[in-house]
Amino acid sequence: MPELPEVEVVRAGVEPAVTGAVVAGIEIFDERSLRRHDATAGSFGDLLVGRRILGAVRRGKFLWLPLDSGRALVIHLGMSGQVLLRSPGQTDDRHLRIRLAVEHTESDSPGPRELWLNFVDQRVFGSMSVDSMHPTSDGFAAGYSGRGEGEWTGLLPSQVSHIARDPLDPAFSDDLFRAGLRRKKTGIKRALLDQTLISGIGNIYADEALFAARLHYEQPTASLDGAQGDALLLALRSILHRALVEGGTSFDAQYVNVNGQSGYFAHSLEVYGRQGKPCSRCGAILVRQTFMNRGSHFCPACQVVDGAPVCDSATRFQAPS
DNA sequence: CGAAAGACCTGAGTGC
DNA sequence: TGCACTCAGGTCTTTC
Repeated sequence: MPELPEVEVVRAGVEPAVTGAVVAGIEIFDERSLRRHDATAGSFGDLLVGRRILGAVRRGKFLWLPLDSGRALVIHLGMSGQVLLRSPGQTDDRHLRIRLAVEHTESDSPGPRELWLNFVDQRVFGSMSVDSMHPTSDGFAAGYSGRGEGEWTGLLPSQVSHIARDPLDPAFSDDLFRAGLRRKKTGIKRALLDQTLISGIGNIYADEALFAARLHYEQPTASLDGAQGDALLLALRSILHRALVEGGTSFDAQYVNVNGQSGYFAHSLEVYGRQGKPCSRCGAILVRQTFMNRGSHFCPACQVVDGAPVCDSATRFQAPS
């Protein structure tokens, strides 16, 4: 599932291929992928065709391509979205929902003059849209944009405005995050998945970071002390960074980079998908519980609340598979 | 108002 | 072989 590292791999792949190019045409194969497009200002195609792409920016799991019109093409991969760079005329990918034909008109462009940017999405949880841009409230860059520069770096698409900064963002405020945790009345994992508090983290990296920080997913956020908060942030940054270096986590063909290649971080997972196997730290058998309509994976011996294991009843655990 | 639950999706896997 | 059912989870919407 694309979380921050996977989306960043896509951003880094798209940026050099499309920066400076003009959108020459679009094809929409499935209108559901435009669910997040607000057509008040114009149709998706009308707002896109003829516009020049200025860069590629990411905040959390949201990706956007700023346009010379002052708007941006916003891309969210959802559960199964992919952005694939193809040569014009190439056979359609399965689950192709939207295609952009882009053309480099600059004389000094190093890559191919024309290419297709295919938005492929099996489960249709992802989307593309053209959105208006607004200055960030803190005045810092809106997200990570590689070496991009221009006024657009300080502008945020309106549908991303409620998304918090991610922990790899230099403008991420540790203090703001800790204050947010103290204010909340919920468990730590639910808070990590709340993109308005901290962005970029999904089910896999939430489980991995909580394991690294030795925290149980149901520990109340308000009860975390300073050391636990620090350990959690350290774990989050370390895991996200390592996953990024390894090209993200792939279990199947549902996540690939812009060239269709898989990442390698799945080999480095300590708890996610490892229920029934021994904990690498203490040897206890790892457990999977259903939580928030998804799986929570953890070590019942070393991920505890306030020094005491939460595994009060063995019947709460699913049998190892 | 915040927290939690439900809706949206499709293909792989399972049981009969 | 085929059919019904379950599971995977990010985000938006609805409900409490």
